[in-house]
Amino acid sequence: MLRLHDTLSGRTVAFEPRDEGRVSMYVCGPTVYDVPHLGHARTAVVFDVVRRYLAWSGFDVAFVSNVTDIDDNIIRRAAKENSTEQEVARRYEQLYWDELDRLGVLRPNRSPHATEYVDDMIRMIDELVRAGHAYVVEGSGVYFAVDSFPRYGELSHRKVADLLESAGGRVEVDEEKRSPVDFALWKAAKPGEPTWESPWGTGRPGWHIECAAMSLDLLGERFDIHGGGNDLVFPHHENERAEAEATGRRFARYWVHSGMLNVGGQKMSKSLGNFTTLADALDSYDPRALRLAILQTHYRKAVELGADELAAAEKAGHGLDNMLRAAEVAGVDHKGAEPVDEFVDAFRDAMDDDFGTPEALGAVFEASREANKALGEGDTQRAASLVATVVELAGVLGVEVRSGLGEGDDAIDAKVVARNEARASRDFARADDIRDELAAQGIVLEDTPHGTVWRRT
RNA sequence: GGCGGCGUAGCCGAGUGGCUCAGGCAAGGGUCUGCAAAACCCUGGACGUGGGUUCAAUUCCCACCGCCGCCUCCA
Repeated sequence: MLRLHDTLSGRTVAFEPRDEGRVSMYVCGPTVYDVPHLGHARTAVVFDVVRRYLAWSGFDVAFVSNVTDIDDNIIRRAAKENSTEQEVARRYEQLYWDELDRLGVLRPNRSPHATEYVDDMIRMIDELVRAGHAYVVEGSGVYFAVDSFPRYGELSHRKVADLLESAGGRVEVDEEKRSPVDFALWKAAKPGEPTWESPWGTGRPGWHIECAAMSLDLLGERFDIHGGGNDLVFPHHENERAEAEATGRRFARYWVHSGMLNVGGQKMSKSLGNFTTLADALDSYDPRALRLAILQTHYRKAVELGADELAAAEKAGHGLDNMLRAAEVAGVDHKGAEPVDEFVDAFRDAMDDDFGTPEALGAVFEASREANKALGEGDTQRAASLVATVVELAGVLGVEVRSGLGEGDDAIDAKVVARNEARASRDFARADDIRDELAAQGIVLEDTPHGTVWRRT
């Protein structure tokens, strides 16, 4: 039985899907105005694993993740690059998907764009205005009236009074808004900005309304899980929820938020400018290392992902590869072998407890060690089951274990034969020369009980 | 100021009122190997500080110190 931490209730609760056997989840995606960084990777990997685990657990998962393709940052960027908003958004969105692909993050079933949903948003805003939850300020836009929605603040556990108190100094006081905590549903057109027609004049939608419109359209009321980085809890998700529920619709049932990625103890973010781009990280490390490094920390906690952590995770991942290679070399066929319950159960228990990936990974590594042991003892049957366990469970976490066993290269094979002839005649100097020569080409030899094999570093 | 979180061995990082216990990386010692590679075995060292509750606290309570997040665009 899966339990997960729900931001709204502030508790870890039993998960019961809206529709038996099916899970609907919506995860807030990026605003595409700059290159993706490591922080995006964390959120993407976390929810990718949630999705994979739910699917592995037998649920039919509908996974929707949006792309915000119109907002202030994109407009600013387009102006700076002397380009168009569409062009900026298109370019950075492509980069985003490309790099998530490299990370092994499964593509969403649907990835709606804000600009495709303007009509829906307008309808929703119109409903809010009619219901008295929103008001029009001529020449400025349409605003959500926070005081019309008493449950405002429930999700982020804030009191409107407290917000008002801090709002004075922090939120730009807009004379046109009735209250500093009110927020824009529709922004009136400014010169040079992309605009859409609306009952309130030309303009563009505010940010939060897009997710409310898209999630409800694609997943329906009371969809199961709404996710995102925990920096979105307030105001984004609070506002989304207010908008959706003020129309009388029932919104998300469980709210799941992932922690931030820190660098030097501080949150990695665009605005702080302290980010490592995803591309750089992926060029420097095995993408699986990023995944492992991310999953070795519980998803709700801040994680520090520096060079040391990534290097350590990379080695850990290669350890799994080494195990699989040893199994293949020994002729162990894990395909079709039954995973070992002991480890599968431990894995499931860990994951069922609010996606405890660090502990789940522990089970994977232990199974890997046991597999190596079984291989060493020549117990191929047990080895096959253990290898199957590792491959299966790592797979649930999105980590593909690869043996890396080199084959089908005549030139290398010839050298291996030559080296083994030298070894047989105890000409170790020559044997080592050959090995060094291959090493210089990035080929590592391993002399196993089943013969000499090679792999690329 | 309001709300929330964190502080665990060299590093990252789980977890628990008492049981040999995470796990990964690193270090030292061993086994295997001609030497390596890979693997396995063993070892060291932990729970921010001060109180309290308890037969027993790293785990519960209080205080303190330190760090971080949200309160503004942000994954």
